[in-house]
Amino acid sequence: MAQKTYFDPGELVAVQTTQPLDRALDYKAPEGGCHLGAFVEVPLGPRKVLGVVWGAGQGDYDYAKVRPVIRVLDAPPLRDEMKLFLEKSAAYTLTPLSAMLRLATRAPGLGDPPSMRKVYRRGTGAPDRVTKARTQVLETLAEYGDLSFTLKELAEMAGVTASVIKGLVKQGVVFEEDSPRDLPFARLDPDLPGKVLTADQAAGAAALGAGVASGDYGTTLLRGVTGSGKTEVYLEAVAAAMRQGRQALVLLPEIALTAEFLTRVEARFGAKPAEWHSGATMTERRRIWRMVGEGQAQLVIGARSALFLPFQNLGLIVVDEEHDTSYKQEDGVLYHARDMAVLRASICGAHVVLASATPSLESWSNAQAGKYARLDLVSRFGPAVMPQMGAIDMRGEGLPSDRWVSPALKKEVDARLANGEQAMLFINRRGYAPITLCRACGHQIGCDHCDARMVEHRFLKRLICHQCGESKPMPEACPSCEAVGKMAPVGPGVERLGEEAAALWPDARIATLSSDMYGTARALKAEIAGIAQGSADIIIGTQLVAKGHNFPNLTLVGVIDADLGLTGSDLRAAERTFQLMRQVAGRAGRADKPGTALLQTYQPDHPVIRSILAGDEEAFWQAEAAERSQAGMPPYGRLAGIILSGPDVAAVFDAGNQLARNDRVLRDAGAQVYGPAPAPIARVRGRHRVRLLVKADKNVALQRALAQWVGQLRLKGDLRLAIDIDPQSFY
DNA sequence: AGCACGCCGACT
DNA sequence: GTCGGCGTGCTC
Repeated sequence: MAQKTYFDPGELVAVQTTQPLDRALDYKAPEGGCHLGAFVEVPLGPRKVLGVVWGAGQGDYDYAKVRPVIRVLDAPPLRDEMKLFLEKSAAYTLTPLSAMLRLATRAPGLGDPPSMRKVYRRGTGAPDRVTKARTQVLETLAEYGDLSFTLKELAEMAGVTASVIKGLVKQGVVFEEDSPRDLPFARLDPDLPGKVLTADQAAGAAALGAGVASGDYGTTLLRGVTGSGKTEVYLEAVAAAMRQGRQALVLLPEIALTAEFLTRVEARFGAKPAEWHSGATMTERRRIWRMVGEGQAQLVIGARSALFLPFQNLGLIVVDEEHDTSYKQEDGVLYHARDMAVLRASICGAHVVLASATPSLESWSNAQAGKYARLDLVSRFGPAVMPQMGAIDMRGEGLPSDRWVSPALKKEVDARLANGEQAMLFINRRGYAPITLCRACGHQIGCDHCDARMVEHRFLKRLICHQCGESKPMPEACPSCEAVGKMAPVGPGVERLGEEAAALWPDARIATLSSDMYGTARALKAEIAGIAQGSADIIIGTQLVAKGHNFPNLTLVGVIDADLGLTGSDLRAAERTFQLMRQVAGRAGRADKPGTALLQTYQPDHPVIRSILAGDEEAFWQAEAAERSQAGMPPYGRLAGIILSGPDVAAVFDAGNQLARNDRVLRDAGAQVYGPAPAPIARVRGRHRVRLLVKADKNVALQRALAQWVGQLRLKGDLRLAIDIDPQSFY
């Protein structure tokens, strides 16, 4: 049966509101009827709320109590494919549909009629009396032909006051009209001559263009390092979509809506695209939402939430830097923008381009499996930009447990300083658990019950497994080599490293770059610019230096703790370590001087370290894929996190234990529960957080089992439960 | 989300 | 005796 798309006045319709109700409510269609997908205002208790006509009414509610829809809002209706997208993404992420719909209606003034303003243009006839001011107005209008202006614009251009124009309006010499305030975006021209592409790039652009032109869903993994021109290549896919009259969306990581990128887009297409991000003004948001919905915005550059804009004819989604962790929303609705982009595209027959220099293992394996096409761009500059890589075997350096810079690394830094060059000490720290390891043999303490490494909890003086919650006391002697007093939690702080560097190089100028040390982005930028100019000899940096800054005089990067991420308790640790090491290593020797990157490691034979040293990405992916596949971990198995939170620790743990005990549904479905254990962030704003992990084979209907399982738990008091499908951070 | 209804502590 | 604490439940 075909779905009903129009409802006569008084007919029952099911309205999905943005209120946190877990189902649609029945209303009577308003006077004038309403269409499926119409944005409506409905009464809910004493309030008026926003909703969408989701389908025919269920008719299971006392008819006498059903209230009518107040009005249909003046906005393009929610398209069927958007409805499907919201339903599917809600089902996938186990998020209530209302919350999903709220993401899709995050525009101010949705209920308002399109806002109007008065504009003025030449009317008919001549004024009764000709004055100098009046002549100026008429001459100005004549100069611009048929164009309209606001009162303020016209008065300013003609050099007269507003009252002169109003006087002319009274006589009909100037016409006053209402015109929509939300103006369409400037037309983008896909046929402007772009940059000249290399043969490699042109071939890539042609392949992507053909994918877009096919009008069918498809995903392409576009690999290319900085300088390989991957932006130029995917902008050609954008052009292909435009030529077909379809809309395009380019997603960038959270902070990356850079002026530089927009300049490149403008250079290619001759005008500015729509920019959707958290910092946009209310007016701008409303304009974009409306224009996208009317199909007037050809290209939107946006952060992950732009996925929920009401595109009418979406032909292409580009996810740039697809491996970036900020694509995973970590609070509120937990979704991964990359995965949702693929979902949305598959529903509306659009093409997806996942662009990255260091793709996620998920995307790499999807390409391996043939689900995604793969395009590799060769660097324009060849492999010469990669610095020389080397390892320092920390097992032989005999460092005391409170020191981090090995004698071998010190010697290398000394040599750079003597040459008047810069050196960087890099700590890969944020987001990783401190690992307890033996300083003599490199052994890490693992959990007896699962594969995860254990984490030290200072106040308990015990080691805790963040996967299953198991704990044991910190051993005196290494369980592997039996050396006594060598066990140490690895996790140097930036500050501690700074002190050590100051002691080692008392005469050097040392600058520390850490995101939490600078109040504003501007202060940080100024510091970075200063360092590039040579204001420091030694740079101590965390993750933020890995991205895109160029220090021309930097010739050595020493990675203090290359192991921290490896085989840690975090699932994606190796992957991130690899990506990060590649990026950091890329900092050294970007100018004419050759660079060197040295990794301090206790595991020089680890496959990840070896593939970094060899610069062999395929080898890394193969090794990592084999390891994950063997452990049944994503992307070869499935994971879900359950986070319980509440003000009372005991109550939160009780609920967690109760869930863990009643795991029948999960076991029957073929999934296992681990935990409860303290969540990665064990306390947020006075709320204690406890995490359970659910692991399953890839073919398990995980969402259904989870919903059933969690549904058994009655949440009492201030307890809250959140489900994180495909959690990114594991520890 | 709001808002009402409802059942136990410190007050005019 | 009651004013009000916020726990529980409903909104078509």
